[in-house]
Amino acid sequence: MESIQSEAALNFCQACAVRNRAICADLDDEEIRILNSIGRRRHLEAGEQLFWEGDEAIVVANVIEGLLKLSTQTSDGKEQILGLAYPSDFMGRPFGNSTPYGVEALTPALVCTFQRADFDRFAREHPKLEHNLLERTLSELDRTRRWMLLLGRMNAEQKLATFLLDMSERLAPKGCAPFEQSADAFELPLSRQQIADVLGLTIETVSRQFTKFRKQGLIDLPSRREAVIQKRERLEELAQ
Amino acid sequence: MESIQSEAALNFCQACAVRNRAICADLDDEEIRILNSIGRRRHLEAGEQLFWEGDEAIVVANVIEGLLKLSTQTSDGKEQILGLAYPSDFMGRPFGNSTPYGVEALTPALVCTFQRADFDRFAREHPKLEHNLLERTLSELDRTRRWMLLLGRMNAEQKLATFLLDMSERLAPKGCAPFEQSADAFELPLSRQQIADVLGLTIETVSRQFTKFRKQGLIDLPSRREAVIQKRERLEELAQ
DNA sequence: CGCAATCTTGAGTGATATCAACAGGAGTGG
DNA sequence: CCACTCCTGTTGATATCACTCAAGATTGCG
Repeated sequence: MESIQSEAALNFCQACAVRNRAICADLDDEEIRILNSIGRRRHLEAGEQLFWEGDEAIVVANVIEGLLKLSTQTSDGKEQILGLAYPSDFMGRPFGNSTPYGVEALTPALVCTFQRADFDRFAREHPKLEHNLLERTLSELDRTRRWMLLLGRMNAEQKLATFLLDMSERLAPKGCAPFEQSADAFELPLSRQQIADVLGLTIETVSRQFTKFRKQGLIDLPSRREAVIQKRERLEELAQ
Repeated sequence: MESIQSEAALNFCQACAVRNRAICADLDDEEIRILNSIGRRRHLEAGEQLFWEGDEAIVVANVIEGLLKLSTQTSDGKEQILGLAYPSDFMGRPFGNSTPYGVEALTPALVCTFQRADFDRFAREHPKLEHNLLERTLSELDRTRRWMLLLGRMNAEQKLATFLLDMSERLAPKGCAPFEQSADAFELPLSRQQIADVLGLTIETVSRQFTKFRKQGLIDLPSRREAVIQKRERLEELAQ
C-alpha cells in the first residue's frame, strides 16, 4: 500500500485538475513529491461533512472538484453560509487550534486533505507555498468583506440579484475551453434554503424574489435547480 | 532630512510600541533596518482618511497607535464598516492592484506606511514576514467571518450586545500592565452612526437599543462616548 | 449665549419574518 | 400505470422588527 502510494505519488499531483491554480502551483517536482506523500485524496457525497465547526483543527484541504459550503450557526440554530469553496480553493485553519466553521459538500466532491501538523510543517519550510496561501487568503478576505456589504446593507432584491450574478460568474469558467460555456444558464448547486443561508434571508423571501424576477422576465427557472439570466444588465442595475 | 531619517532608522523600529506584536515581530536587526528604511511614520487626526476605496493600492500600513475603520459603501451611499484596525494591525492590500476599502482614523492615530511595491518586494524576500502576515490575515478572515453571522442572522439586540462585549474585550488590553484597566468601563471610539455602520443598522435603532440596555440596568452610559458594562453575564446571554 | 452637530424619542410605515396551507416532483410499491 | 408519501418549494395571511420621517433634547464649542 505504502509503496503503491509513493510510486503513484508524482502522477497523482501531476494529473491534478487544479495543479496550476491551487496553492501548490509553481512548486517544483521535489516539493510536489513531498506534498503528495502527506496528502490524501478523498471523495465526498453531496451532503457529506468534511469538518465540523469547532473541531480541533486537525485537517486542511484543497478542493479538486465539486462545490462545498463553509458555514456557522447562531446558538438558536440559524445558519449562515460564510462562503463557497470551488475547485482550487483552500479550506481549513492552518496555524490555529480549531476550525471556526463547518464544511459540507454541496455536490459530489473530490478534495485533497492534509493533516494540519504535516501541512503546517511543510508550509513553514516552503515559502513559495506560504506565499501562494497568503495571496489566496488575502483574496478570500476581500471577497468576504464584499459579502459583508451585502449582508449588512442590501435588501432582498439586491441580495438575490448579486447572488445570481456572482454564481453565473463563478460557475462559468468550468468550460474554460475555447467554446466557453454560457454564463447565462447554469445549474444552481444550492437549494432555496441554502441560498437563504448565504444571503441572510429566509427561504420564503428567497422564493418570492425568484418569482418576482421571473415574472419581470429578468430570469427563467426551467427547474428548481436551474437558472437562466435573461436581462443581465437589469440585474446588474439592481445589484449595483 | 534624508540622513536624519536613516540615522534614526534603527531607533524608530526598536522603540516601536507594536514592535513585538505587529508583522515585523521576530525580524532580525538587519531586516528591521531595511524595513525601517522603506517605511515612513505618519500621524493622522481623527476623521482623516489614509486611503480611499478603489485607490490604486499604492500604500500598505501598520497601526502603531489609535483606532481606524475599514469601510465600503453601496452605490446609494449606505456605509458598511468592514472592520476596525487596532495597534499592531495591518492594513492595505499587498500583491494586488486596488484597495477594496477605505481607511479612516477614528481617533488620532500613528501608522507606519510602506509603498506597496517596496513592501511586496521585501515580503517576497523575507518569508518570516510573509508568515507573520499570513497568520494575521488568517485570523482576520476568521474574525470577519464571525461578523458575517452577526450581520446575516442576528437581531438588533444581539448585535449591540455582541458589539459591546467585543469592544470591551478589544479595548481592555490597552493597560495590559499588572494593574489591568477594567474591561467593564471604556471609551467608545465610535459615534452612534459608526456603530450603526458596523452592525448593519440605522442610528435610531442603535440609540433605542442603548436606551433599552440602560433602562434594563445592563449598561451605564456616563456620556455619549463612554460605556460601562454592569451585567456582563446577561449581555453574554443576549449575544450568545 | 447661541449655534451646530449629535443623539434621543416618537409615530407611522414597510420589508421581511413567521406561521400555515398548498403545489409539484421524485421515488416507491401495489 | 397509478396512488401514496416525502421532500422541497411556492404562495398567502399576518405579525413584527427595524426603517423612515420628524421633532425635540443634549452636548460641545465659538
